Amino acid sequence: MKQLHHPDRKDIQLASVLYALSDPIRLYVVSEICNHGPQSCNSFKVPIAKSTLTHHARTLREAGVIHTRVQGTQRILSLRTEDLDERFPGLLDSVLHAYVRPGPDEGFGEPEEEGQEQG
Amino acid sequence: MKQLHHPDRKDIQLASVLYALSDPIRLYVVSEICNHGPQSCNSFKVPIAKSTLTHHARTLREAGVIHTRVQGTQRILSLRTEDLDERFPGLLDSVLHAYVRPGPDEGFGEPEEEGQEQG
DNA sequence: TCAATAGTTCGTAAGTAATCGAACAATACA
DNA sequence: TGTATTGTTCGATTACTTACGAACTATTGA
Repeated sequence: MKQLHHPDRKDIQLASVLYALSDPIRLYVVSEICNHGPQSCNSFKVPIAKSTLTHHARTLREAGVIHTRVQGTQRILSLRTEDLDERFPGLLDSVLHAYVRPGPDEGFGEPEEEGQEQG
Repeated sequence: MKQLHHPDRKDIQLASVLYALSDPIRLYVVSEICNHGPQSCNSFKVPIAKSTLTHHARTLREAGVIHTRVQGTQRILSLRTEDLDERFPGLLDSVLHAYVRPGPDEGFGEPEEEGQEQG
């Protein structure tokens, strides 16, 4: 079967990681894995086609942000936390802390009004 | 004269900042400002056309990463360190620590061989 | 074998980004 | 005023990204 390519730790590039994390959908996926542990692609509640999610997962994998493990018909995605922490200390943590999950009405594009700011 | 737009601190978006920092040229510019203080565009030794550098400077400015101040015929670029630290604590620091400046033979694209790794 | 599930690959379209050179604008200075 | 310096804007090109649906592959389980 198809071998999924994962870059070696030493080959993980800063610019590629930052790029992979610069998309709202991918940021959401990474945040979900961080908060709820490794999970399959179909567990993500994202408003995009399957094929598009595959594309995002590949982008994250090839940048070295996630690891993909085959389990039956599923692909289990996990964060390469150790590799990233070793290579770019503090980066993943600061990104995940900075990330604010979009609310149910907000979607994944540009953030909308935060609501009640009638101060 | 033309007013340069800088987003308010509260409007600085994580994904936009990560995107702005995901380009080797822009990463270099940010790193240079960090290491040597605010400076004009023409002080950066980058192998690209003026107009391209203008484009990168605008990308960084509109994402909220840098501030552009007009001084004579020059544009002085500075890092919005306080705004970024307040909005995304630790992010800029971890990126700048992770960044490795390309050597004189390496250029700004994909990193080349690191040389003597005959261990 | 058949059907369901989970993802991938392919072809395509629309949008965005990086790049350049030429022309332009603004300032500094002789 | 004229020239040099510094940077922007414009128009074009090339390449990449995101997105979709359709067709496909692989596994599970009846």
